[in-house]
Amino acid sequence: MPDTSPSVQDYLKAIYRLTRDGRQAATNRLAAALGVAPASVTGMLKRLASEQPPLVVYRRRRGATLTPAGERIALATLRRHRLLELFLVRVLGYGWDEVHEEAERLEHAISARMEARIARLLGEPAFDPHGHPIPAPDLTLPLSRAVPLAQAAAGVRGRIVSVSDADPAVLRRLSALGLLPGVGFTVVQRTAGDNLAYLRVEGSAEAVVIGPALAEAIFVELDT
Amino acid sequence: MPDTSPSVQDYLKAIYRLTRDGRQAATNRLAAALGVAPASVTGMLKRLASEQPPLVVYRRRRGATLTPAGERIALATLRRHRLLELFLVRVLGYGWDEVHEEAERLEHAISARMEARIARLLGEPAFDPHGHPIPAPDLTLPLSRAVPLAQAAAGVRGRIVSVSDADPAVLRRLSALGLLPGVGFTVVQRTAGDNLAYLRVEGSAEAVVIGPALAEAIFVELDT
DNA sequence: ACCTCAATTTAGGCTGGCCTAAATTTTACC
DNA sequence: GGTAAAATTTAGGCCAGCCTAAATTGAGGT
Ligand SMILES: [Mn+2]
Ligand SMILES: [Mn+2]
Ligand SMILES: [Mn+2]
Ligand SMILES: [Mn+2]
Repeated sequence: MPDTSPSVQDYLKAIYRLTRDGRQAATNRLAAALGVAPASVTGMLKRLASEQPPLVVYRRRRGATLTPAGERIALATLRRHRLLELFLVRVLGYGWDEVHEEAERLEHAISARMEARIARLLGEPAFDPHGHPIPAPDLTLPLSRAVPLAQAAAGVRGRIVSVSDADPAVLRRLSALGLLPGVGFTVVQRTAGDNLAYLRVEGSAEAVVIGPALAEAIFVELDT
Repeated sequence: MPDTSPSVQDYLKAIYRLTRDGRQAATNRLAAALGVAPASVTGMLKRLASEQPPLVVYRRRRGATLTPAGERIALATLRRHRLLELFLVRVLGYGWDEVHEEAERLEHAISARMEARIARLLGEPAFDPHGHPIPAPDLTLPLSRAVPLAQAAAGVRGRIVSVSDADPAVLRRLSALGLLPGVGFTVVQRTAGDNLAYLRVEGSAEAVVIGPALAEAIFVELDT
């Protein structure tokens, strides 16, 4: 891992996330993800592409993908981020809605030693508080087949794998509704027009209703 | 606390330390302490003095002192630094020679919430692993009367209060010799020429010999 | 008093990371 | 297939923090 700035690490993480679907990371989407002007992204992508070794492959007007070197840094940063989130919850008593922002800064500040100590203290964990897999020390990462709950039709059964962690309000709502990673559910009903989903949650009598925003933030594995 | 950069926080901490003796912080000493060129210090001091509110009082060619606003930031950063050092030792099993550098980075990255959680977990501690007092949440700090062991003459008895934490090799040597904060000692002998000190350490039979480098790194309270 | 020199400041420059405004290119639709 | 809108890049700038080299200054020794 050549030493890279917090900014570069965040760019690489964002490119990693936006290219999970096999497509290229577009300038505008990166700009939105990073809270930065599109022109700034163009400049940074050029820099990353001409780094030695190159961290991204940049094709003008088409977007960017990670090189192996760039992916290593992205995954190393992701590992720190997720370890830190779990650490904050388990050791410092944070709520799962409070950890993302803190981890977003700390991920750039901890040493390899601290990363290792945290991992050991937590028992080399495989998942963060939101159900996201933590890259292993060798930076391998099992890729999941989870899809947004929004894609599940009525009648389908499944299990919550992970939830999006960026919006604290979403997370607070999810825990209020008992929609946590690992929980099984059945989609009782979908409504047209407003696109609601009625869920029966395992071990609970009443159904819960969720809007599209929540349905997009919940990632599930569906039963065959 | 207006939001200040890591660099500014480190400058203010350095000025705080260099002005503990009531004198002004000189450009060159700041440059040495911060690992930066003297010209850079001059530039930064001007900036800090013209900040709104001013963080330092800067007199051309004379040096700088902290304003109350600057001192608050220095003490807040010092509190984080020392809390983090103790946290790393107690919770993550760091050695006391390994914590300073890590804390030097983390002190700029943790939130007020994290600071509070760490303090609570540690039981609102008053001292860091090197015996340095931790500023209270209201940033008050008892000022100590400790002096370098180097100043103690033969025959004097005293107690180790704190040790300088910047050099890991010094710290490893100190723990090897059993010279830890809280330990009582008697100065058995001082030598002229090479300026050694022979100490008898409480609860130990043999005397230990230390050179000037160590004697300057050990801060003690001497018996009346 | 003067001179020397160490300390400090000034001058000019560089890089990283951001910005806005103005091109330019692609895409999408009629 | 032409054109309007959206996406992207280019151009030009700004600020924080650092640097080196050159100029300045003040303090101490004689
Ligand atoms: Mn981040
Ligand atoms: Mn997460
Ligand atoms: Mn620091
Ligand atoms: Mn310390």
